[in-house]
Amino acid sequence: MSGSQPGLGAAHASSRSAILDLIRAAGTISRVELTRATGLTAATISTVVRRLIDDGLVLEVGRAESTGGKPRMLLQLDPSARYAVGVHLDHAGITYVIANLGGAIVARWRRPGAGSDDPATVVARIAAEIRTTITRVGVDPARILGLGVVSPGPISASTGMTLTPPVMQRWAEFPLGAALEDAVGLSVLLDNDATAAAIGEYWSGGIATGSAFAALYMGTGIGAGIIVDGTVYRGSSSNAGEVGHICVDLDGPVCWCGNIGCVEVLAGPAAVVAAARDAGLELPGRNVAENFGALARAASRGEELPLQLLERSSRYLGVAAQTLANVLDLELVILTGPAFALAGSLYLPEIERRLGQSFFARGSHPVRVTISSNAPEAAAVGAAALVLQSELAPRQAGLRMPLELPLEVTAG
Amino acid sequence: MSGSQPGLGAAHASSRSAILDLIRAAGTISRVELTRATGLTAATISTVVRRLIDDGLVLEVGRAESTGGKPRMLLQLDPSARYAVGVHLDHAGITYVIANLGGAIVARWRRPGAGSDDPATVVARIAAEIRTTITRVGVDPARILGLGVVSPGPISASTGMTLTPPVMQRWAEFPLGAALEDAVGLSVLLDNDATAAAIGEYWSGGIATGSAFAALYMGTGIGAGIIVDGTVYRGSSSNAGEVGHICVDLDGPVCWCGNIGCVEVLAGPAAVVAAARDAGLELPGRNVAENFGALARAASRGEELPLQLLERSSRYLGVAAQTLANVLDLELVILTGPAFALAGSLYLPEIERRLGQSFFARGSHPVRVTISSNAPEAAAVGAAALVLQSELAPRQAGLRMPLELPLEVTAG
DNA sequence: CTAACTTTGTTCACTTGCCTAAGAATGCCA
DNA sequence: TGGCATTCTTAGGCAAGTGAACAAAGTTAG
Repeated sequence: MSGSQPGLGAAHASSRSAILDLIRAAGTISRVELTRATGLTAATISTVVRRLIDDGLVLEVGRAESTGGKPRMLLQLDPSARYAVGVHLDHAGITYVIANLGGAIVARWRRPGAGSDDPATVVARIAAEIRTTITRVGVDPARILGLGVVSPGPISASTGMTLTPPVMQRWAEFPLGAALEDAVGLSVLLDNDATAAAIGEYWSGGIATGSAFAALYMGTGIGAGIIVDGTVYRGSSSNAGEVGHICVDLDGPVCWCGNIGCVEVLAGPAAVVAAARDAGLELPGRNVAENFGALARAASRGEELPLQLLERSSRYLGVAAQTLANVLDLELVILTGPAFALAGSLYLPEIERRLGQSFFARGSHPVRVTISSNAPEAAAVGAAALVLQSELAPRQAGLRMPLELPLEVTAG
Repeated sequence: MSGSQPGLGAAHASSRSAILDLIRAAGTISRVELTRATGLTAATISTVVRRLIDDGLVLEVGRAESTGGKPRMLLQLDPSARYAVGVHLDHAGITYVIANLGGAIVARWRRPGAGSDDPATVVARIAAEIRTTITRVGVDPARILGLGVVSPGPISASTGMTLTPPVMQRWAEFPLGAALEDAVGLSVLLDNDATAAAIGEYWSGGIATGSAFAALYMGTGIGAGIIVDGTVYRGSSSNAGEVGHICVDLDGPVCWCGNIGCVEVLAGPAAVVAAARDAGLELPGRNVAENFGALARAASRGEELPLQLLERSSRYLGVAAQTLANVLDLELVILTGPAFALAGSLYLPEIERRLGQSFFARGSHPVRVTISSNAPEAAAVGAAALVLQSELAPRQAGLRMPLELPLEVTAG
């Protein structure tokens, strides 16, 4: 809420974005269906779609079967019309992705993390990586919309981002966005991993435009990206969805955040690994992720102790997911991120069970739970989707609308 | 998500609503400030404000001090331009309110609750109450915008409302809205008490348009009304903010909702009263509310056991508030509803403490906590505000916008 | 006191997004 | 082959918002 806001008036081109988004969500769709979905007239749809086709974003692909008259022309996004680069920055590793308009991954690679290197050095490395791969893959640079960069933890709008306290402290005040824009020559968007993962799912998962869902992301920390009606829910300081630090046990251990009984300190990967160590298990991995993976494999094989530990963790995550669903009235929760990539199938049943018991699951609608199809690089894919979305839905952040209408009862 | 949606295109008159809402939030404001806040041009503001003045909704009240040129004309809502009736329907009692555009209460009264009476009888009683009071107070019926009706628990869009399972079961399938519209002759809006209380605070509390806040409502149950950017957050089935049934103790008692360790069963008024009884305390009241009030007074006097019980309850509610703030990234939590009206000051310190420790309280922004100034009839006032708001911001529910832009980094 | 300047607010012609209405295109079926 | 249904396009009009010029009402400098 800083300074003068773009506000209303900038709300134009919104139907173009809405239509593009519907085409994305549907995969292939006809003009008639677009009129029904948007509420716009056939005439408007016609002209807007014409412009989209002229701009090369949309293709006419064949015709549907006739329903008694002229058959509908089917529309689709042209996947190779635009591209975006996504980068997931973590101290464990940097994941790169180049994605096209269809949400498909054109290139994907991984390099060692930032570690203790100087931020400027890392930025130069990232820029070189991206440039060489773009030429190698043969993507027309003019069609690349931008670069999305994603990292764990809360972000600060001013400086760029504040990473989680324990690690990468020196990045806190580094102007990452501006530096990368200079180095790579692309416009840069910054966001946190959970939000990006949610957009990634929204983008490539064919999720309907009107739904409310969350991506529960477990990686270094535990967070949630929340998308409502096709819009990211950000809250008052862009830090919504901080699931890792909700309290699920008033008598629990102290978390590094200062509170007691946080989900993260009770059930996060680091906590699970630490508990295994305390119980006397030998863990050979060099970091938490590796050890967590080893525990997940051991649990899958049926080993007693790992199984117990992961079951305990999944109970807490079930509570967190249920809390999220209760507060936000979600209809879908997607498990994603590196930790769920390793152990998602162990967590799924318990989380599913709890959400099935949820207050409204019986009354109004069920809460579905799924595991992301690309959980390991969900954040990087989401970073790219972030950029794609910002092109398809170029909407000012400050645009605000007045209060929504409550349930209206129309008199007989 | 049913059928064809109103969709885009119906987005007109939105700037009129936005401007009206800004005038409401500011109390008094000039045209120049409106241009800055909305992003619209001075020309647009001029014409829209002219229409608002012609319609009698806005008044020009004096001029501001000159800043070197022509002094600004100050604008204000005309409080007596419009009125709305609010009704809070609970089995304990029915609270009525007539409020004006300024959010001020013109009339307020209370009658015995629905009890076990026939719904049709109750509707007739309500209609008679409202009609006689309108004439008694002398409000011009033509200036009454409508009737807001509010009750605890989740609502079903189809039939009207579903009240909480334990009581008033026979109301579940009664078409309350339609019946009231016929009987009273006003258009009727239905919603739940927590949401209404939140709008009430938003309306009369002078809360800024851009903020994210929640009204934590403790009455029969525990719920939260969530308002983001001046819009009610409703979720996918209008049941968002169900705080009462989030789990805060995995080893806790079973709740009537089927889950374990819900806030409501651990810390709700009924739970506090039951615990007091179990501990051997004599409680003379006829219902939970009276006994809870007695306990609150005893605790204020410093009696040991009541104090302990309420402190225990406030710890759980602190967790709930913190969870809400973490998930939604709130900047303000308002305690309201009958229970907080009785014991708010006993709850405030602990809730404040917890939110002060919250993850982002230190990093980005504090989370403020206040007690509603009119907690006892917050729901009824909110019911009226609901109607006022629906006039000031006549926005279609189905209007949906594509994804919001993430943090953009502008190069050099 | 007058002239120049600043800031506020209004008027008017123009653009743009969307709508209504009419018509063109393209298939099915008698 | 000629209706008929359905899809899509084109043409004219309305309304919201903009930009630019202008009018109004104050302050400040001479």
